Amino acid sequence: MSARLTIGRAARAAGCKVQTIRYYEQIGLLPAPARSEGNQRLYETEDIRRLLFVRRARALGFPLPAIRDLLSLCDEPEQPCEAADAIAKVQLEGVERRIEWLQELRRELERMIEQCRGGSIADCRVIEVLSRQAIRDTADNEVPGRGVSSRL
Amino acid sequence: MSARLTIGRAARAAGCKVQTIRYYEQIGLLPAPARSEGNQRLYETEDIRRLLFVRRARALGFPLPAIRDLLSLCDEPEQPCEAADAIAKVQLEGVERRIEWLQELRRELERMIEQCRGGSIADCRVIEVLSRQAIRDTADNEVPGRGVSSRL
DNA sequence: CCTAATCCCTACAGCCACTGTAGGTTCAAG
DNA sequence: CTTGAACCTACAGTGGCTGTAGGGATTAGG
Repeated sequence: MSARLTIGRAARAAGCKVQTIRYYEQIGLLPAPARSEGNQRLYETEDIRRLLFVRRARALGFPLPAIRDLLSLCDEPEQPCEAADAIAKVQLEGVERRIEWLQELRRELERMIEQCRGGSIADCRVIEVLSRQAIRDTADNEVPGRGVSSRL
Repeated sequence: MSARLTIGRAARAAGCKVQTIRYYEQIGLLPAPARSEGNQRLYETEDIRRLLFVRRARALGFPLPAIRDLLSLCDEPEQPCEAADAIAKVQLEGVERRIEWLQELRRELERMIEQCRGGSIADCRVIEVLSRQAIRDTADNEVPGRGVSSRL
C-alpha cells in the first residue's frame, strides 16, 4: 500500500506550505511527481521522504544549493561521505559565525537599553548610541550562502 | 566649511555601496540631497550623519521600518524616549530568539558531524540524521521583521 | 586643450526562499 | 446536484540590497 498523498497532505506531513512544495519542484529540487486523471500531483512514499529530507535540512539552516548537493550525494550511496561531511562543516561554521555576531549585537543592545533611564529623546541613550557610536567593522558576519533561512 | 561629499565619498564614509545610498533615498529613508550643476548628488554633513545613523542601526540588525521609526523620533527630541526604547527592546528580543535557535542548530550539527566517522554515504551520519531524525518544531524562530540583515 | 580613467546618472533585473493573489478546475461530502 | 474545500497555473511581492546596461560628468595627466 503506497501513500499517494495529494499536495495538501504532503504539505501537512512536511510542515510546510503547498506553494513551498511546488516551488521546490519548480527549481528542480524535487522531481515532478505523478499526476491524477484530473492533473493533480500525487506523492509516493519516496517523494515524501525526499521532501522531509529537504525540510529537515532547511530546519538546520542549510541553504537550498547545499541541500541539492546533499541530495545528489544520497543518490550515490557507495561514494565516501567526506563531501557530505564537508557541507555540514561549512554549515556549522556559518552558524558559529552568526552566533558570535549576534552575541555582539546582543551586548550592544543590552548596554544601550540599560543605560537608557527614560527621559526625552534628546537624552535617549538608544538614539545617542546610534548617532555617535562607531561600531567596529563587522564585515563577513553572514553565512556563506548568505541571508538566513527564513522561518522553520 | 560644509562637507558636500559626492555619493562615492559618502559611501566610503558610511562603509556601504553607492547603490545602497540611492536605495535608501528611493524608499524615502534618506531625503533627496542637493545636486551639483551636472546633476550629481551632494551630501551635507547633516545628510552624512543621517546615513551613518542608518548604517549603525543596520549593523545592530534593526530592520529598515524600525530605523524609519527611530529617525522620525529623532526629529522630535522633546518627546519621551519610551518609543525608542521599545523599538530597541523588540530588536533585542529578536536577537535573543535567533541566538537560541542558532545554538540549537549548532548542537544538532555538532552531533551530526561528531558521529560521522568516515565511510560511505550509505552509513554517513549526516545524511542519516537528515533522512530519519525528526527535529522538534522550531516555528517562530525568526526575528519579527523576518529575514536577517544581510552583510554589515 | 585633449584624452582617458574614473566617477556619476537612471532604470531595471536578480538574489534567497518563500508567500500571496487571481482566476480557474477538480474532487469529496451531503 | 450542489456546495465548498482543495487543487491547478502564472505571476507579483517580500527585505535589503547588488549588479548591469547604457549613457553623461568630472578630473588628472600629458
